[in-house]
Amino acid sequence: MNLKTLAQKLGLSPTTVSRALNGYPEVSETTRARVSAAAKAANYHPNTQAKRLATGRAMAIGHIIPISDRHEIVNPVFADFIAGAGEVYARKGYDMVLTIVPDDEEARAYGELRSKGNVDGVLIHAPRVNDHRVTMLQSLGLPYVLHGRISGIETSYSWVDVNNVRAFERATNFLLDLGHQRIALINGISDMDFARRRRRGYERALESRDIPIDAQLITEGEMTEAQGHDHARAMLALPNPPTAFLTASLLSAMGTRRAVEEAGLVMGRDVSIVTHDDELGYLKNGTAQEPIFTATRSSVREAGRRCATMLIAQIDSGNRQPISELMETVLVLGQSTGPAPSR
Amino acid sequence: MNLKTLAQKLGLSPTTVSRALNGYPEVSETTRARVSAAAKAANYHPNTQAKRLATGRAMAIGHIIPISDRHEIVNPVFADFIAGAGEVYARKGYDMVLTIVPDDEEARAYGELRSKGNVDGVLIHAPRVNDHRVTMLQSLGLPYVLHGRISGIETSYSWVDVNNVRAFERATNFLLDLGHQRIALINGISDMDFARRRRRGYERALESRDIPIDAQLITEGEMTEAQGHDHARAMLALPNPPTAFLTASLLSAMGTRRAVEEAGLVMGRDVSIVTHDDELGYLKNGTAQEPIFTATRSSVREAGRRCATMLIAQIDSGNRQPISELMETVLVLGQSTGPAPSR
DNA sequence: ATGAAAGCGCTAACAC
DNA sequence: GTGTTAGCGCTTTCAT
Repeated sequence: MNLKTLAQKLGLSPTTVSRALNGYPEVSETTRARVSAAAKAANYHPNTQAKRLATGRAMAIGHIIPISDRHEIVNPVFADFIAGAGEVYARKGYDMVLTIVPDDEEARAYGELRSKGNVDGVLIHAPRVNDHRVTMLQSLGLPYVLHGRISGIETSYSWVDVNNVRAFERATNFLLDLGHQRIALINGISDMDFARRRRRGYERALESRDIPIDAQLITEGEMTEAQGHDHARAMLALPNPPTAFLTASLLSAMGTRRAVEEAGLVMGRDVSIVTHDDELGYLKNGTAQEPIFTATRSSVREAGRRCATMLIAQIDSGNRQPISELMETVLVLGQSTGPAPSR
Repeated sequence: MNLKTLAQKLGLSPTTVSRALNGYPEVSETTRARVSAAAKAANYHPNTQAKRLATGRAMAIGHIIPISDRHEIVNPVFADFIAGAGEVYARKGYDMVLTIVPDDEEARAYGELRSKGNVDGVLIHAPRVNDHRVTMLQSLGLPYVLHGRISGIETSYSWVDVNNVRAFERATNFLLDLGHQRIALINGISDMDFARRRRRGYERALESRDIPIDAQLITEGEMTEAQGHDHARAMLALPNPPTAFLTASLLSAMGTRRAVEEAGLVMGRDVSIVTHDDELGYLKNGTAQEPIFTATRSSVREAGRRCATMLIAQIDSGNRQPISELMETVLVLGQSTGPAPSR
């Protein structure tokens, strides 16, 4: 079923039918009703490719996932982001196009997506310090929104980000309030912009209480269980070991807890762990034996929604002025539920 | 830059240029060389939408992700699958279109994807027992390949699956060989087809050694850390507790280990854990203190590749005969590396 | 070996 | 309010 045959069925011109279906005002309400009824009855859906060609709009948003360093696609956080963005796309009639490329071909991928007209814009993930992708996109004239920020860049650009500085500052303060003086930070890869910001929040909290920053208590790396374990073990072997850990991910926190237990220490008595992830009900804090967590994942999903909404708005309006939005993380510290939640 | 202007530049007709670029034999090699050089120089890429409209092929594969039950998109396994499929798409010039839909709208989503012509076929994930999606797709006439199988279905259909029965049979036998008699299975949701097959493998191994199946030692649920913990704790409190656990996922295994340790038992002395996931170097077995794991994740990626390849072959050939492929899991049991690997 | 012309299914000027 | 016409950028007969 296509527009032409539907129009013939109705004894109308394709134009009128198109106008009726697309909500143009100049069509009479009786006709519109008749048309939409017939369309529904015939299960008519306009051909996407024809529409795209005629309008010059792909009605699709690209997500380019570089694959050689596995830390992006594997990250469950990424899945939540995608889910949030996907919600918005579905509502707005956009397709989400995922492109998996080897790390070194990312630039070419953007260029092709652009010149082939596959997408109207792209969403960029996991920016690194001094990330070059934004300038590339700007010179291509391809609309984009960045999930995160880029510290070492001068021009303004469009982004949505969570307030990582504040989140980690608050988490650190929480541990400080519990009386901890030796707080370790098990961070993500330092080349990632968010890791840098998290560290800044951690340091800011310590500085505001005049606690010296000890480089031995700060590590970084892929946020895996093994990383959490190895780094925590090393730090626990120091002459003056930490009494609390702040980790950047769920898996790191699990590994950290394992190291704590292997060292014969008792979670919630000898050592506290706070991490930047939800789903973490079972990690107990240092004094109250209460679950402690910060809900990144629901925030990430919301970030996905906002990035998508912002990008579509830019595309629809033709506006190329950079816009941005800073979100506060949904942060739950020392929640006083009884037993650790099982979900 | 479009075909017409490129043709004008070359003093050729659009037809010839198109033929040259698309490898048609009737164009002279000199012309072809000239054309491709000019195309490269002008950074010409044919407009995707126009091509799609003209050829009637979307050059895109759809992945529909139902979202209300969170266990699909969140699953890191899913990300690996996507990565594998994405590799193939990139090579073949296909786009990957991800559609996130509320659970109850999945049927409608397929229908629309079909009638709007957005995709040439779809990949289906995580089939449940008596899954209705395959029959729906068959009646729609939309090419598909299923990742997994459907136990309660009579018609034949296209699928790629890992041999879950054998994987769990082998894992169970491994524990039996270590001398365990009370082996617990912490399984995924029983409605999932793969969970049912895994259970079958587990039971088959026990039966072949005349060990009675104890329903108290089999549980199922979302494969989270909390699930692993709660279920293992309950089983360890039994009058006759298990000495080994077979779990269906990394997170469940972590939770299980936590329950073991909370019960004051020693991993690798009192209790063994084997799980169906790689990245598990730190889980020690019952006797040899060696890392034990089965490498699902690399297999999943390979499954993504094979599903994509198979679907594209079906689409290209116009063949609607169901085809299928059973993969053996890359399974590593009792690997004798020294310390637990840190990746 | 190359070109002219039609057409894919839709939208959007421009009439009426 | 509705219809006519001309594209969008490509592929594909059909001529030559």
